Amino acid sequence: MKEFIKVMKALSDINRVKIIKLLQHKMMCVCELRTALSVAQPTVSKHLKILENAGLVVSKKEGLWVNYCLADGSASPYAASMLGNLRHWLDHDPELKEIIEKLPDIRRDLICNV
Amino acid sequence: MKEFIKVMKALSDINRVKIIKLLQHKMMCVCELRTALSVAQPTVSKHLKILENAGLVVSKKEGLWVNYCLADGSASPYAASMLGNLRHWLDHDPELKEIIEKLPDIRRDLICNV
DNA sequence: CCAGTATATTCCTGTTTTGGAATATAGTTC
DNA sequence: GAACTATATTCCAAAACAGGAATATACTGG
Repeated sequence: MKEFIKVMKALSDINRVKIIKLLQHKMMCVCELRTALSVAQPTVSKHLKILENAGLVVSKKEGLWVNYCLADGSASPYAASMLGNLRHWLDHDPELKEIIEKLPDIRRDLICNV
Repeated sequence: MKEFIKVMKALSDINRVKIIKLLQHKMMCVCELRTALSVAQPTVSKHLKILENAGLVVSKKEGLWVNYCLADGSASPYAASMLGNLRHWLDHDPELKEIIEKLPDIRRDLICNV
């Protein structure tokens, strides 16, 4: 029950849903997500923690960056099911469409001071 | 998006999930639910309103009582999908099992001052 | 080791959520 | 209409949540 509610809570916030929909397109680091969502960096980090804790995303540390991508669902059947649904759900949402359209311009080498 | 989040939020509370699982067994009125969940009557009414607003349950006024049952899902595809999933999800949850077992004893004619 | 960068954590604030007591509303019965 | 009952709404307090500023941590390159 707790596990189920954790997934529902994780998907109850608009920024966290946006993160899921963004990660459907490509693996992203925190500062890319920060830019895409127009929020502060700690805010993104906290949302990512909640999503990871619910089994919806996984992180891979690569040098200075932490790349996040969608989980495979093995951690939670509820997360797996919701990730499956969200593959097509909300695709026509105007707010989401807008940030997805800008996605090609959000590149690590332009945002970060590499 | 708002519609999706409304469904997720509705399913983010343990008492509301319990209500859904109870209604899978039979149509129930507010005081039956109140007894099953061991919470105050206004609490149940408010949870039911949230569930109804999300398209997860529907109410039918019958005399003095208001009977609640699961929605058919026509109001929201997200609600429809979640109701489908919840038909088998959480069936083995111990906390839920316990209240479902007591369900046969929760009868309107025993609770209400008919 | 030092300076610099990406991310995580802490702390604080404003907002939302939850639960119950009190109250209002609606229907039934006499 | 009066008394009674089931449900909804209002109001309030405690808890949970979301966001950002400040800070800590981890890694990189000199």
